Amino acid sequence: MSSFRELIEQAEVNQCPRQFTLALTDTMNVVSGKWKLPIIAALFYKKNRFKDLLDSLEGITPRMLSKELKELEINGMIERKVTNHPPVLVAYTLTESGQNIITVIDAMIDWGLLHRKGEMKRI
Amino acid sequence: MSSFRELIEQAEVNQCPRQFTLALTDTMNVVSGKWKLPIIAALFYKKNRFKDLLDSLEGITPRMLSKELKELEINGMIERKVTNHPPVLVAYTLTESGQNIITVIDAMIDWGLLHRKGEMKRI
DNA sequence: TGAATTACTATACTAAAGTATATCGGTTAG
DNA sequence: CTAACCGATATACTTTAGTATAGTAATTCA
Repeated sequence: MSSFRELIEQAEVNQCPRQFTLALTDTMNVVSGKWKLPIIAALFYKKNRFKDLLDSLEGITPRMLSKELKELEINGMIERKVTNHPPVLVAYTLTESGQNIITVIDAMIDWGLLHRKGEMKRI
Repeated sequence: MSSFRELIEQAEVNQCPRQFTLALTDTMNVVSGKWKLPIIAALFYKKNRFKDLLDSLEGITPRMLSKELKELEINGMIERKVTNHPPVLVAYTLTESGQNIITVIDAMIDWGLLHRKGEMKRI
């Protein structure tokens, strides 16, 4: 892949194409904010119920969790499933897209680790 | 690589290790906000002077640009070089770490493009 | 000499993001 | 019956992020 990297190596191109900018903005929207990544991570670790998430995510308020889950659902990152046969339970799960975001998270972790090593040397 | 993905596949692990969380936070800090990525992209496209950046980044104020450049410098993403032989000019350039962030940007673009395709089908 | 350019900084403001605290409606266990 | 639990919502607030507008100091160009 490495789409943007390839692009900037072509000397004649001097601006990021619109489709790339849009894709980047989409990604930023689903990861930015204080709670998005923690929530996604918790879902990866199989915390699927509202209460489980509320307990796992130290410091989050129900209002915030509710708001973030709604946003993630609208953005196609998670699915909300209600089991009607009693007891009525709500389960949140990552969609395929939601699971794929791990490629981004991994790239971030890798860069972060590398960057820390680089900074160590300098300081 | 794929560090986090590998991790969550091991059933006994049920929390993201501290070093990964820290690395992720570092990365989030250097890319989040309205102007960080646009500034980094502009630097990739060889806009190196304060004025060039101010003109390329539509809508940014000098105050904001100055603030963001300072933060990026503190975080080891860019270097500020002053050429003293007249005319006195200031040039901002991406450090090695700053250039490596393209791996993250690319992962984000790739995911964004894929996600858009997925959403198309559904809607 | 005086206007323009570069690289900013200062003060004051608005808007967006996040928090605190309380409450609700349905279900279920004792 | 009622106390507790689940999955939230309502209102009010604080904090952080970003904007508007003006101005500064140093140089350079005509």
